[in-house]
Amino acid sequence: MDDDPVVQGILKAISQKRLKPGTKLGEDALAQVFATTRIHIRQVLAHLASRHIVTHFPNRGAFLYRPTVQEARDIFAARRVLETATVSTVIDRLDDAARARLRQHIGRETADDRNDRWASLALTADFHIMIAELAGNTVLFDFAKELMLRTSIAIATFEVPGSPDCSPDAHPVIADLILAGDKAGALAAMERHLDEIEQRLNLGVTAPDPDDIVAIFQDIGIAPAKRGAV
Amino acid sequence: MDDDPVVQGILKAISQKRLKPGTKLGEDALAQVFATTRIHIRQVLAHLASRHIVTHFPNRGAFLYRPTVQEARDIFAARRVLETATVSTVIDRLDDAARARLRQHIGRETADDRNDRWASLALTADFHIMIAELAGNTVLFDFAKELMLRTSIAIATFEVPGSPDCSPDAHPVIADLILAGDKAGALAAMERHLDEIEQRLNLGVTAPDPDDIVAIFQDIGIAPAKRGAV
DNA sequence: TATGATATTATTGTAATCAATTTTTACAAC
DNA sequence: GTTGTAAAAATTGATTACAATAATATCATA
Repeated sequence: MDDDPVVQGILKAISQKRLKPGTKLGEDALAQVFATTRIHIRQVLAHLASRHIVTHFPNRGAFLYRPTVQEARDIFAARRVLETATVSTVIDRLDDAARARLRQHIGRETADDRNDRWASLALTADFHIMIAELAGNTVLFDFAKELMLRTSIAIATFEVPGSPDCSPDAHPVIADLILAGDKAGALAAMERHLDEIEQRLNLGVTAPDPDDIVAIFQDIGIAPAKRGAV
Repeated sequence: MDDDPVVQGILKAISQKRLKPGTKLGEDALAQVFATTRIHIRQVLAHLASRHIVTHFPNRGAFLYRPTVQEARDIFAARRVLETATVSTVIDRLDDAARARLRQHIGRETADDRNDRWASLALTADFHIMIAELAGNTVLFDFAKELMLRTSIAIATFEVPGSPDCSPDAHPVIADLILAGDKAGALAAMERHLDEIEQRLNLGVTAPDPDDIVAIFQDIGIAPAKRGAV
């Protein structure tokens, strides 16, 4: 199911932040876009709902998940837990193949001209997924993939427009510390990196515009998610 | 979907180890057992497959997940990562309500007469889930629930018959250390506890009976999962 | 103009039916 | 007694049509 082209397409659109949280994913519309049947789409949406990528409202349809502020914080807290563990494990079991993959990825990141914003976004997410993969634990790997997706949605929900996702040298620094076997340094760098990403989001309890009832209720945990991108 | 009575029933049967790994979960059979329609069962099985509780083989049906030795180890490694993190968080944010819930649960565990093996099994799993809940992170809470389920399946797959799941005083000891605010002690106790559970399983590469071709291929990672409990 | 009720449209959910695949059973051959 | 083949039965998967619900549009009314 995870290798289904429709699932891949939707996940790709999410990680590239082309789909906005709250967007309705209509069955007929998706069936037409991907040239498939409504049943197929229905199965895909059920799968995405099981993975908290999509929220299903009875008789209303599926909407791209919209995290609350608290859930966004929880996602980052979970990432700190998991990714420090995977970084630590990667350093412990570093071999030539792992070193090569790390260097290769950093090479691609630095060579990225950042003109193609979509490709750049996918590339930065791949760094974290690769580290989880190198840790060699399939369970943590699955969790990491899910967390990266939910992070993309959280960023799309709470980012302040115009700011980049993270500083361009964060990944090379972490990779170098891993390659050097500096566990304490790598862990600290990873935590700083995640903190930085989280702090660029607008997760503060800034008093919303008194006229913006959507933002007001959203702060209480009530998401609209009616139709369209809201 | 998680609160669906059929899902609840299947998950309960798994955590009580009444369902053996590899068991076929036929659509018609389940529909009859739960007095519902095949469509409903089909949705439930798809959901369980998304959560790695069940494995779906095309045109063959759904079978209760059977982890390999490596995956079982990965599950326990993931639990060490997550549960040490949640224990640490629980100690940091311990309040009266949390203390009361901890004490209440330990009270129920010690009062348990262990005559009802099924209830006892559910109770021990609840301890770990409760700790994840007290940590107050919904993401980690969801992961913890999934890991507990997969642990139940792993135990059912690899336990040596007759041995208890864990020593009866492990949970009270951990709870006392948490209540005392002894973070280092609680973390160490939790790790010991998880190690103990894992080591009671037969995850070693003991040379299988040369005639038991099922065990032989299972060691290589090829699970039979044909039909029935194998 | 804004609000409320009603009818229409569109979308999701469910049931029934049919096709495809697999598993079982039966039987023949070595 | 085991192996191989073929037919039969059972189970899963897909298509279709229909029912239920929600969203939209229309119209009346204050």
